[in-house]
Amino acid sequence: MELDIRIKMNEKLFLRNPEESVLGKKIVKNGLILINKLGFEEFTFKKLSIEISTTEASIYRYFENKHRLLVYLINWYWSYIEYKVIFYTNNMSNPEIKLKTIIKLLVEDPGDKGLNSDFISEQEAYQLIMWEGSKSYLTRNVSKDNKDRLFKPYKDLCERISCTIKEYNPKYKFPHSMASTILEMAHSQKFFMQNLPALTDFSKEQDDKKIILFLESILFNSIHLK
Amino acid sequence: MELDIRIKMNEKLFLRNPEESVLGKKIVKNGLILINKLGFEEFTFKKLSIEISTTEASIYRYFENKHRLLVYLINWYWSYIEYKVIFYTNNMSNPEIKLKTIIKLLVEDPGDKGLNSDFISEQEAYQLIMWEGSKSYLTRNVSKDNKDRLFKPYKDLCERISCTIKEYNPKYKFPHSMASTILEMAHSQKFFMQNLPALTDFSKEQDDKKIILFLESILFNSIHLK
DNA sequence: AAATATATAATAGTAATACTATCATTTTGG
DNA sequence: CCAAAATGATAGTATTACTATTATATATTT
Repeated sequence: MELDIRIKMNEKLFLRNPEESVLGKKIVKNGLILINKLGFEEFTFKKLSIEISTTEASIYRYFENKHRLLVYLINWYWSYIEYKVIFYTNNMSNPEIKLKTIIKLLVEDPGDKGLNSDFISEQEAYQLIMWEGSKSYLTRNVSKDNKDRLFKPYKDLCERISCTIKEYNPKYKFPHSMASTILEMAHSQKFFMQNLPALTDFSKEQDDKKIILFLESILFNSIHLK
Repeated sequence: MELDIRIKMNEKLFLRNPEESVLGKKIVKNGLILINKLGFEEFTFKKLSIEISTTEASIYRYFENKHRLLVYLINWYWSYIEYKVIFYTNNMSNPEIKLKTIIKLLVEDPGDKGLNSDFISEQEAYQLIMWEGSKSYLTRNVSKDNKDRLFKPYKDLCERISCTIKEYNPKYKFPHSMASTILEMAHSQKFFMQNLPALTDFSKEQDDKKIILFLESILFNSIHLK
């Protein structure tokens, strides 16, 4: 069985829904790939239009600017991760196991086995979060964008993790900050490992297991009952 | 007594040393202020040149591009923080107190009391780190820039914290990752508190004390002997 | 004080970016 | 098959991110 999971995206993110046309899907799919290839600063709609044999103007009919496209892609990823979290922790009653499952889902590179439909590639999205994730909110428009609910998927995921932490220990004082710390560190420790290894204790080869141990130790040592 | 602390900056950061001329100092000082005002993406050398009544071409004689100026400012800040850490933890023998002092230095907004010479304002630099800090390394040039030692001040500070953690508990397995987590979270939890409070457990008013407690709990619960 | 070196200002110019606008041509949905 | 909608082709603008040239002001040496 092949199931196409469909994520409802915030309408403020686009001018025309890219999921509803071939061109729209091409913009999103190849936009993701090209941002990863060039880096967000070097990425332009002009370059993307050449890549997919369309015109700049056509892309502008879908997205106001490249930052909106970035936020679109990042929101897709976080929504997708939340979906995975729900799927994999479904039926789990033990919050410790739930939390360990979540950490694994955050850290592990989906690689080839990840969702790789004709739309967004999970593996590319994972790279995007690592390299460009924080650029979605590190702008002077954060507050306005936040009011437009552009960060809802990230906040929802944070809330879900936070609730699981509360399940584990209802007395723990900082469940949201702990959740956002785990979320942020899952990707930045990996980025550091690959690019600035002096900031970590992990070797440059894929050392995902150690990152998982590190995050687990931070989490469980902090939220342990006392 | 007024002492002018002088930080030796990496020569690869500039074309002409900005500390050695009136114009150079103006570029750095007002560049910092203008980046904070506009955000790094909206900031241009043209706008800065108007602000300080000089020409774009003159600024380009000091810095190759605006990213180099950003890294210059960020490096100044981290070097300055390391200086403060050395200064304040000097003579301390207890690593627990040392680590608590470091966390305080990282989290607390220097405000008006901070160094505010005719060169770089500590308070402005603090804001810069919060908003633009990660943009120094989130580029496709990380590895090259790292080879040019452009991230040395940050790595040095991380190493120093890491060593103090080792002093506290020589058996702890992740001192560098713990140090970089504390460093990163000191600023991003604050950013979240001020801009995306749903990601934290802190209220929008200045709640520095709680951030400090949170970071201390993460740190000490993890590195506690066992 | 004159000669020289150096820094800055003034100005110009280029290719690329980040858009907006217009109109012709396809594609599609009823 | 017709009308509406989407796309393509083309053009245009202000701004960005630079580089280059020459003139002027400032500092240094002799």
